[in-house]
Amino acid sequence: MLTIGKAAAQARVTPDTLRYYEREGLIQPADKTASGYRLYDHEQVRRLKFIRQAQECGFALADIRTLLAVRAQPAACCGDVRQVAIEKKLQIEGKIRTMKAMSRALDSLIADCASETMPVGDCPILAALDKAAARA
Amino acid sequence: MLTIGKAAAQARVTPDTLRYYEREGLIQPADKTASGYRLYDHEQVRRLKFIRQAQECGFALADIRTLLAVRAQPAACCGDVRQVAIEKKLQIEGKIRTMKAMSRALDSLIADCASETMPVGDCPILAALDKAAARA
DNA sequence: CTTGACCCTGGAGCCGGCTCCAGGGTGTAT
DNA sequence: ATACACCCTGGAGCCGGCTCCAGGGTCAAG
Repeated sequence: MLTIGKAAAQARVTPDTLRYYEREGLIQPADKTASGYRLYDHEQVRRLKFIRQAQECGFALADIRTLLAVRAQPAACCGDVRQVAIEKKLQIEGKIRTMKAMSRALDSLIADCASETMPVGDCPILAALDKAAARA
Repeated sequence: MLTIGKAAAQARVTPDTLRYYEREGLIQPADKTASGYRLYDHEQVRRLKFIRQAQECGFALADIRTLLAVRAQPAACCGDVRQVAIEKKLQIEGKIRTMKAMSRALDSLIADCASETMPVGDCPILAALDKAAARA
């Protein structure tokens, strides 16, 4: 059994973060000592790593709570999990599209602005932002 | 001269947002009435639209403050502005890479999970998250 | 038996960009 | 004259995911 510091270190998290996850209902310590120290076993550490991994896949903590709840329900089917993943993927793709549009907008701004010495009054970036703003 | 509501409407923001920009030092009303009403002219509305446009290009309000400050400085050169744009583009590209990695991770999770009826105990998505977590 | 590293709780603060509120005053149309 | 839309200030609240703090208690090594 690991105290919070060791368990957190296993998943590369701080004890504060782990306590935060507990407040958020994502994980419970396996046990507590008489003096109130949280104790975690291998199973909890795996759960914690699962949480971190899911975060890296773009799931928010609320999504992960759903995933964990579905997992705990024997009657749930794989399709339920799949649905969560598909929704998340759609969200991420939308964000990527937005960011690509921003990136393209920046590209054309940067491309226009060739001269290092041109005074700022003639800067095509600022002019472009102004013009685009005027259109909007 | 426009009161705050009209000026905000021109740039599709709320009066609250416009007052917020003022607090953040991005824009000042052109004038005030004796009773304290903010008044904006065409120039301020353009500035406001510039701010919105720059936001859509991915600039944070702090960046925009820089851009506006550079613009106001007659000695500044176009290259200064360009530098801000290039840094922002690099940031955005980094974020896009991260999101694409998340999207790919989700793809392989979703692809593995073909069966609608498979019990959650055998769900490859959960298994994959678990396995990846175990590796990490 | 003391030192120092760890743990506890509860609550506050941080980031960015708003958004909303209360409790007033003002401006205009009928 | 009165109704109603608008404006003001100052401050609080929201989102998500932590992060840090004070003011304690606990535990293991030397």
